[in-house]
Amino acid sequence: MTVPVQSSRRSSELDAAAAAPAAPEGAALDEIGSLARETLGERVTEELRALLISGRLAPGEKLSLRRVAEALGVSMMPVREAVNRLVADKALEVLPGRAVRVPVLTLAQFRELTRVRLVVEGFAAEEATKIATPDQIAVIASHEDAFRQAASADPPDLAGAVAANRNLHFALYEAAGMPLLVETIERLWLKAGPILNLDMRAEARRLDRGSAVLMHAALVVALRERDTAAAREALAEDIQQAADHIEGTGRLAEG
Amino acid sequence: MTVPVQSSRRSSELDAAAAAPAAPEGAALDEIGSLARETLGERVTEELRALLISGRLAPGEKLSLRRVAEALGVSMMPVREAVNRLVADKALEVLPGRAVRVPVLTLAQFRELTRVRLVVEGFAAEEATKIATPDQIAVIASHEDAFRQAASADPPDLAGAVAANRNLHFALYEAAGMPLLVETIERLWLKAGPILNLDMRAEARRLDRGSAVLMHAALVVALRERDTAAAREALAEDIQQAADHIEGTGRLAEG
DNA sequence: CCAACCTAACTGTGATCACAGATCACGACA
DNA sequence: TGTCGTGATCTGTGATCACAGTTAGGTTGG
Repeated sequence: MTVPVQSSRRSSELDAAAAAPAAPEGAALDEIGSLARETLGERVTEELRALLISGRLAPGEKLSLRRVAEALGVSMMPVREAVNRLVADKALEVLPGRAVRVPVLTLAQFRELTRVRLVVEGFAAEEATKIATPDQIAVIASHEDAFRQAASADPPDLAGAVAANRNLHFALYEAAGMPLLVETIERLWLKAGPILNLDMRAEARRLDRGSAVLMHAALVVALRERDTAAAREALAEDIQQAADHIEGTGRLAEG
Repeated sequence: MTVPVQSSRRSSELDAAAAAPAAPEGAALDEIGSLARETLGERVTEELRALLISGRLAPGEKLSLRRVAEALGVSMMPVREAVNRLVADKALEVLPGRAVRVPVLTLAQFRELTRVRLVVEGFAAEEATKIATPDQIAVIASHEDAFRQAASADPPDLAGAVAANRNLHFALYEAAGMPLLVETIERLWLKAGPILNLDMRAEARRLDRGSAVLMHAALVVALRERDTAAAREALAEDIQQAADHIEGTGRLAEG
């Protein structure tokens, strides 16, 4: 949320994609599906989701509809819509007194979240291992490479590692060919993102030790060998080790 | 959505609970968490969720913000908020042209939904079997009883069966002691409810044949014996048989 | 010097209005 | 009779305003 304040409406980066919907006339106009179908509220939602997943919004951080609206150069209305959606997903919470903030998970909640992730993401990993195409595996491997480089750079490219990690995981999940499953996982990441990635952003050490790098490498190998059990195991280790690390930092709220 | 139209705002059943928030003064006021903390938008959301899960809103049915607002006796605003939340959950969809409707699942989507349900709800059943208290098991058994009676009545109490079925399942899932998991399952039901329960409402035959009754009974037995594998199996059969039946009706959209 | 109060500036919620786009029915033209 | 145009009426979206509640800061009284 570092976008500079702008007094007039409709001015910031949100306008970038606002150009020409355009009406094709020549041939094959059955193909064009929706095209212009994206409201301001949806764009704000995406913006906030990205902020949450990448951990640029810290747990406990408070949001103001008016301030976010100002920062994004839109009116309060679309922000309100976006925040409401995220509150419905419990990715944000409104506490009595009407302040909106990023939830601070208790230890119990974080452990439950981790368990659910192990089940759901583990299943996705198995399915992906069964049916991923070589192309998809190559893409996953490229993300793995990007993550490793970002993690081992000096100094480590923390933001890059966070992004590569996200790309790697979701490329895997999408390879399972189950959109609803991916959607479910995204909602889980929305809740885990603030703690997990805030930490990854802050602490270079975890990256250096390289447990995540090892797990990712094992995952790619398992994919290539179509070893579903090994893939699930590697992913589970990745999730569990990150969770253990977070618990160790003691940044979680009391139960 | 059969509530009669009323011209003035704030009039229908939503006002029932609108009375006295009241300020307790005597003792122990730390316990009361929220209490008054419920906005109109949330109440409308709950209303629509119930309508969806119980199948009283059919797939393909179109909703109008203004009409729903009128029917519920509130302004368009809270309805808008509720619909937006449900659209974000993909429990409703806005199609190009800005009409809001209950999604019509394709066969592929329905199959994926069923697979995800088997994984997630199966996990919940296992966990519940491990740690459910005797009281919780008794409550589940009572719902099972209610379902059986509703299903075997003459004529069958279809609405009662739908409600008892829902109560039974969620009493089970809540016994797992994982709120986030329950929330995830609720979202899945939001999508499955319209087809599953519209059908259960319409067709008495499935109830009579009693496969659901058998599976529910097996589930209760497994719970009492702490047989996690059997509980998962019974639940999986219940889900799968219902899904097979739905596929047989051919009410799903083409792939 | 500390505590309590009180005010001023915020918070989200809800209502109302304006608007662009889509739909549907009716009527005119071919 | 079939087809295209056209306009009234619907749709959701976004902005603006009013409001009740909370919070924080500063001031006043002890």
